[in-house]
Amino acid sequence: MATASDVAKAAGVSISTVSYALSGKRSISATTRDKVLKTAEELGYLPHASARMLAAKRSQIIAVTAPLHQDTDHTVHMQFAMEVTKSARECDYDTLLLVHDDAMEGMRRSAGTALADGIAVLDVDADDPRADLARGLDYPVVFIGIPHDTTGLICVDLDFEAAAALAVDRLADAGHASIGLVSHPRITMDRGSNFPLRFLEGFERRCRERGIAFAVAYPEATSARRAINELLTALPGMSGLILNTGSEVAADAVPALGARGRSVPDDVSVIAAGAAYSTERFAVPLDTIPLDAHASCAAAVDLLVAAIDRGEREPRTVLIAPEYRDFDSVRRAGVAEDVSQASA
Amino acid sequence: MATASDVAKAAGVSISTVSYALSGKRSISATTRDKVLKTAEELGYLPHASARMLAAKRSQIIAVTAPLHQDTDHTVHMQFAMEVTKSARECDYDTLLLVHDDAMEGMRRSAGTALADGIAVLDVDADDPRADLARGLDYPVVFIGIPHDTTGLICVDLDFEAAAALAVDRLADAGHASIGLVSHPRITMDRGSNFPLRFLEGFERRCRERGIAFAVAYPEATSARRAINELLTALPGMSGLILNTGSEVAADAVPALGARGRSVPDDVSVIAAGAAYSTERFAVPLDTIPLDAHASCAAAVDLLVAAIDRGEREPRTVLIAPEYRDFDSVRRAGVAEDVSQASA
DNA sequence: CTGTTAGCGCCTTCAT
DNA sequence: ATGAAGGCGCTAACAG
Repeated sequence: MATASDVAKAAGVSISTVSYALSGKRSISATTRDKVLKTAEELGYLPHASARMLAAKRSQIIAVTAPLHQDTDHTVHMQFAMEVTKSARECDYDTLLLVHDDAMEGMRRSAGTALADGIAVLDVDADDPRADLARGLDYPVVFIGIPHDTTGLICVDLDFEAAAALAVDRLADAGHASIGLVSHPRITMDRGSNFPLRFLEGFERRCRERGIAFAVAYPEATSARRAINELLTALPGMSGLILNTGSEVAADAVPALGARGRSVPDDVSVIAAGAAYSTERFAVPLDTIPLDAHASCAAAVDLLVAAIDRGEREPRTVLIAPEYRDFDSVRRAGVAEDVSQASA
Repeated sequence: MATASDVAKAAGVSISTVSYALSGKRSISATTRDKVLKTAEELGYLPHASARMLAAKRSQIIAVTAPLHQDTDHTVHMQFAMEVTKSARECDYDTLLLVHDDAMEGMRRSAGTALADGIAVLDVDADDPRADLARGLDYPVVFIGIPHDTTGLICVDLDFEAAAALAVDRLADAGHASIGLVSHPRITMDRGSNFPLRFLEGFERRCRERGIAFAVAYPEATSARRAINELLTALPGMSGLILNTGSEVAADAVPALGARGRSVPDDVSVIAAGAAYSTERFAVPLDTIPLDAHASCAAAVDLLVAAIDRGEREPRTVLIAPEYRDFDSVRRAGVAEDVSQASA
């Protein structure tokens, strides 16, 4: 490959002029800059990444640690990894994938060898060991997700508590006084995956605040049947349902309600909250409070790049405000009851 | 961070002795090696990645290009990306994720800047533009998947034709003379995604060779219902079914057959072939010819590393022989008929 | 077996 | 506005 000195020779300038002409880090006469740019183009010159890294003391690489648990939703996972990558590219960074087997080792290595300039941490557990590591690293790390102890960390995530409250409010405002929540599988909860916990807390708190009768069920991996049955047992009059689940369980909720003689939205109003998928093509589209991978990852990468490039490392937690997307799966409680009484 | 010269000073040796003691690239007396290793340990020395890359003319990085199509099965995708990463780590390589938006640009950049030492290409279409790029790059590239024109390329994949033939043989050997195939959604086929095509060809050829009546259906994204109905219309006597589909469609196949009054395996023998998922926890576990991400990726990484480290760049296509996993979802045709007659 | 030294290709300060 | 030159930290000949 052509080097900067090749370009310099061919263009009849010095090697530093080539460097500056391409980086624009100091003023260069239009004439010589054009000449340099043109010959660089002709020679197909591209700066050697390692040489640039070494001289600039920056690798322009962000490491991504994305553990794969048995219950990991790969769809969501992949979305986040790709969104981090996309956002990183927009800031002129590449992303390096760390294997989860030795996430800690990978993080230490990235930092210790300056392989990467910073790390994005995905799929954060409440009691995530990567949090302590990050605290001891003196190295830019951003968490996409919120561990229990955020001391000293930079974290970004959807505000799941607010999302839960928003969902409850929508249903309560529509007159629903008995609301069920389908949360995540037990295995996920037991692991201490944090966002389901935060959603759950937000849900319970807001229900209490508004005097709503509520119940919670934990589905199996891909079926909502048993969870729905449990909710209907606990709340026979349940007229509102919030799904904080993966897409498969969410898609199964309407049929599961149907199997118990409830139709959506006439008998039960349903909201999918913290959903990384679209419900538009469901048999019955559901009102959604999206988990926007792009928003979270773009914000996270911005923070990480700020920490790397501008040394902005003040710990902080950025909660992304939830949005509501209406697909008409929530009806007024009174109306719904009239309809069901009429048909009864 | 501590540098090699820090270690050299502290250990009272020369800098090259440090380098050699750590790389083992030339013999060193046990005494001095131990001394070097110990002080390196004490100082927490880790070689600076960029410096090492520059001097060694090798980045120890493999780029991975993994396009995300609308119909991409993220589960499979993620599996492959992670398996490449794991295998790469075992060869002391890291993996860089290329965004699919500008896959070509990313490949050119990886090669042109020596950011990566080679590229692994995932999710290969029959007419994949990355193939032509690779041919023109003079740079180690390995395809995990097989484009139509493999001239000049190194490719690795499950032998989907053989897998199809194996599935047909199993059913034919068990006396089934009428076999249906649920292939991939039309959108996937239209894109020219190659492995479904190869599977389809293998299926049709072997059916013809063995004089089997056959039919093919293309399912929707997540439901097998319509596809199953189409097959039963085309082949009213269908007693064998091959599923070359994603996990959701596969899981839906048994219920879909049930809805048409067929039970598995009594009325219909079923095989999931080219399956990247496990059927063990299906209501009815299915005989499986696995699509083993680990096997494909490990082989691919080995080839890529051989190309990088040892210059072994002869084009070739490695087809991984299919294996058969028996879960008792295939019964003898005669037996099955007796049972269904008895219950009729 | 070990030390000395010349780069790797680029960035950037110091001169001019 | 441009050029010259000194590293960045490591590897790998080249000398002993």
